[in-house]
Amino acid sequence: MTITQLKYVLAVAEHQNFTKAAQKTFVTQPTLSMQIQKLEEELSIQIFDRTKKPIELTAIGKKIVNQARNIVNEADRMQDVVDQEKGFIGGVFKLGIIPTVMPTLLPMFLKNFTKRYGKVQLKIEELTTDEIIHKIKDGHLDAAIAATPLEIESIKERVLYYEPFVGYIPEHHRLFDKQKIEGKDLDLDDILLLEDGHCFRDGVVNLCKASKLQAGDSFQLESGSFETLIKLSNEGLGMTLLPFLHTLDIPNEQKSYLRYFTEPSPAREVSLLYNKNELKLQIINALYESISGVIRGAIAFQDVKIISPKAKN
Amino acid sequence: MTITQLKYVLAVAEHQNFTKAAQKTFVTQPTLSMQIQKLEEELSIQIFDRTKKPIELTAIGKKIVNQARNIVNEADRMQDVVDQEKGFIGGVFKLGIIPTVMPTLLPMFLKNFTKRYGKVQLKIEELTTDEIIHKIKDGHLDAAIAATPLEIESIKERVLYYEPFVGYIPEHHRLFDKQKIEGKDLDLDDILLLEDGHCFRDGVVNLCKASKLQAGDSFQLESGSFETLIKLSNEGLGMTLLPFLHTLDIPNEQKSYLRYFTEPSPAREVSLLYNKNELKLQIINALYESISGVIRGAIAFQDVKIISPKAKN
DNA sequence: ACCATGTAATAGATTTTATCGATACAAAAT
DNA sequence: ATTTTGTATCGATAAAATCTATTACATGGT
Repeated sequence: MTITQLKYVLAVAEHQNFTKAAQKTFVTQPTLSMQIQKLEEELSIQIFDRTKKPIELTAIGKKIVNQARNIVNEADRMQDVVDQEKGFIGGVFKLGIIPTVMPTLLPMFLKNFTKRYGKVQLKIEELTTDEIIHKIKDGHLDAAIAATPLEIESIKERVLYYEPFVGYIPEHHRLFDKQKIEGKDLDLDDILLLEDGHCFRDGVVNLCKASKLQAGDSFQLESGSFETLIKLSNEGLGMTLLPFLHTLDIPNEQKSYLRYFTEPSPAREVSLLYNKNELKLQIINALYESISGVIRGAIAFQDVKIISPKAKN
Repeated sequence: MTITQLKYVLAVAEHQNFTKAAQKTFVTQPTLSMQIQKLEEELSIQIFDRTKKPIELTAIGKKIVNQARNIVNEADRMQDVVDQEKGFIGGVFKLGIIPTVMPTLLPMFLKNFTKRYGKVQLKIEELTTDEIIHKIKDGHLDAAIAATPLEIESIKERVLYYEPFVGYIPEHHRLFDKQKIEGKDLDLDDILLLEDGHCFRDGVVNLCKASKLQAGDSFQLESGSFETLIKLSNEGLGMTLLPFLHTLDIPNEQKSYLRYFTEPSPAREVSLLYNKNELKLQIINALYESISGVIRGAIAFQDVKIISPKAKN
């Protein structure tokens, strides 16, 4: 049994296809076939059921794959040990970010971070919370930023900041004249929300549920970005809710439409997520420090009420 | 980096000597030299300081060795996964037992166990508690039986049984006429104990401390086995204490010298110890079941007061 | 039934790697 | 100084991993 063989097994298990797995591992397909056969022989078990199309893991194959992942993870960690000792922070690092955090948070810390940690090659991907969960679990992401708490077994969460929600209330709206709004003022049929998969909505939906309605399910409109939402709102289609950081760069003439919540303000918790195996922990720590450092200045400390994206489950 | 290289590193780290490590790993010394150099090159670090005699680990070398152990442990566990799936219980299993448990417990379960699990090649070694701790930590033992609680980080304890102490009181001794004895009856200067390293004594010493004396340290006599102790006791050199199982096979004419404690009787806790990495867990489980099964019949359930071998620290 | 397609297994050649035996070299012990 | 003990180096060899080319085997479509 070699580490290489185990990596091959993981690749085939992932792609359910020897040929594709071969490309990903930069070897030819016969190499994979042979090495995996050799491993199966050594262990005297069948890892893959090759009669199925596409290829499938056998019952024991699944356990083998799990253990293989453990071994490969520990092996990868060897480089971490070396890097840590050398004080070296570098290498490829894959970070996932949910869409409603990406545009505001990324510009705030990216330049600073890459300047400080030039050896780290950040690969950032915009992903939904579900995609993030899967990709952290199977090691395709080193870390991610999403609304929490998720409380997923095998994923660690480190809170970056609490981001209050702010109401965006167009003229002629029934709440326009209030200086501060409260959760119970909200009406689900009255709020423009982002499309499904954006976990921001989860927070808001729960906020509304918690404060008022039974949520009659059907919303009036769904859109892809807060910019659109604001425009729709301006057209008189209803109010909307924006995470605090998004309110920082809306045009001045529209700022008068912002209505903060009375404290404790509803807020979302945004955290850094990573696999509990803690691979590349040094980079994760560096990221955490960078982000929470830059955020400390941006979000005024205030009394907030956390809205869980998971509460609806 | 290969698993083989990591095993070589572990061997050299253990023996502090390439030549000996080579013998243990069944390769030649140049093979070790080359493979370890290759690994050092790949990681761009020095694992060993070869200027020192005997050879030493560098600072980072120690961390590398730790991680190497993690990887190799996970790799070894692959066979466990396969065995578990196949319901196969077998292979070499190294078990350590402390001297004061060995002669009584071993005969009770060994025959039964080997009959039931013929595929397991038990290698049993008589060791002191300290030796056991070290050897479990570095993987030279798969499990051990000793008096607990030890509460060692990285070692798991599963209690096998509680073994009451029984007084062996010769004629003309001041306690001879009592039907049952109590902890406070004991006097350290008056008891024959086993030599240091036998953790049984720890228990007794603590028993005495707890019940009476400040333990003026110097004992009158120290010996190597309970048999000797009994004989010395018969010669009028004082009373002694025996673990319950040892009292089962003393000659009938001497049984009249046994004095049980009033309940709750002082007792020692005897446990199965194994590394928290849980390698070969199936065999450990099998052992546990075998031993606690045979013990259930042998030790009458009674109210006991546990004497910790560690309390003196 | 036959063929096209996608995919894995096999065979043989080639390259790479691990290991060995012999020996050189260094440091400590005598 | 010489012997002992132990590691590094060298060249040869055996073992292995990988490659290219090809075959085998399904599956679905015609």
